[in-house]
Amino acid sequence: MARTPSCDKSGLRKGTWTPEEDRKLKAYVTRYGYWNWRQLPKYAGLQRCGKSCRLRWLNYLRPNVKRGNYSKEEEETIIRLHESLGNKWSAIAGQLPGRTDNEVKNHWNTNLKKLFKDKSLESKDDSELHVKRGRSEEKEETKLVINPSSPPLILESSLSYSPEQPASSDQFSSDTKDNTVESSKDSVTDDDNKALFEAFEIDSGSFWTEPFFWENSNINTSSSLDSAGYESAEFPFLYREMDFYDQLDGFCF
DNA sequence: AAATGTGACAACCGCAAGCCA
DNA sequence: CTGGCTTGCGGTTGTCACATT
Repeated sequence: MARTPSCDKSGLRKGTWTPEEDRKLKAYVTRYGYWNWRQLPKYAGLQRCGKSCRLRWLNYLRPNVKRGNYSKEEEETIIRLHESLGNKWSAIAGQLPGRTDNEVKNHWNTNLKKLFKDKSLESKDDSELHVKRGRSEEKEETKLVINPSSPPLILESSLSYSPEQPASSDQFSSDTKDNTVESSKDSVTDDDNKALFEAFEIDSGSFWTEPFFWENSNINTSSSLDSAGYESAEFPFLYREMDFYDQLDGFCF
């Protein structure tokens, strides 16, 4: 299922992501957002290309990503949209909350292609019932804009999670578990989430006592961010009393 | 039990579009 | 306008897990 890790010429890792890499990427993006995918791995302490990091985040680590177990409704939606849009996987995925283009594409290629063929042989009438929806309903992406002239801290050394140290509280909701349970076999586990969570505590000093910075999701998404740039972007500390990932999903991803 | 075939899906690759100086 | 850089997208590949022979 996963590729064997290897290194390319420039020394960047390729292939399957390790839990450690996942943890670093998750910790970094959760804290700082993705200000520049190309530069990000350097500051996150990852030996990966930015493209790989982006893909891993969007398809796997991003909050609220649904994995596996497509409902009948979802499958019907995919078939219907594919009929009208063709291989516009990102557009199709946009109509399916929590699903990624890559996953939709894989599901189509491995499961639905045959079904669709059979279905189209049975009847072509369904094609008249297309629901053509605009892309305005697709997920809106709000990027965290960070001053590139003063890049964020490198998290590498700050993620020294100790398994012996229990999480202070269980901030990772059942939703979070849902996001990761399917994939936990090879990388992301509850332990990883706890590790990530604790990484914030360790790195930030006091996770729970930091002031709210982006109250009411009034995120600064323009380039008018002051010279403090990322230094002020303490958005993870917003989630004191909220579901951690639900909130993240609300504005930054 | 071993060999082979097939399904599933994570991840890579190349190209195109968008942005900005 | 233009060229460089970054991001997004879709096609494809590689590998594991399970089923079948």
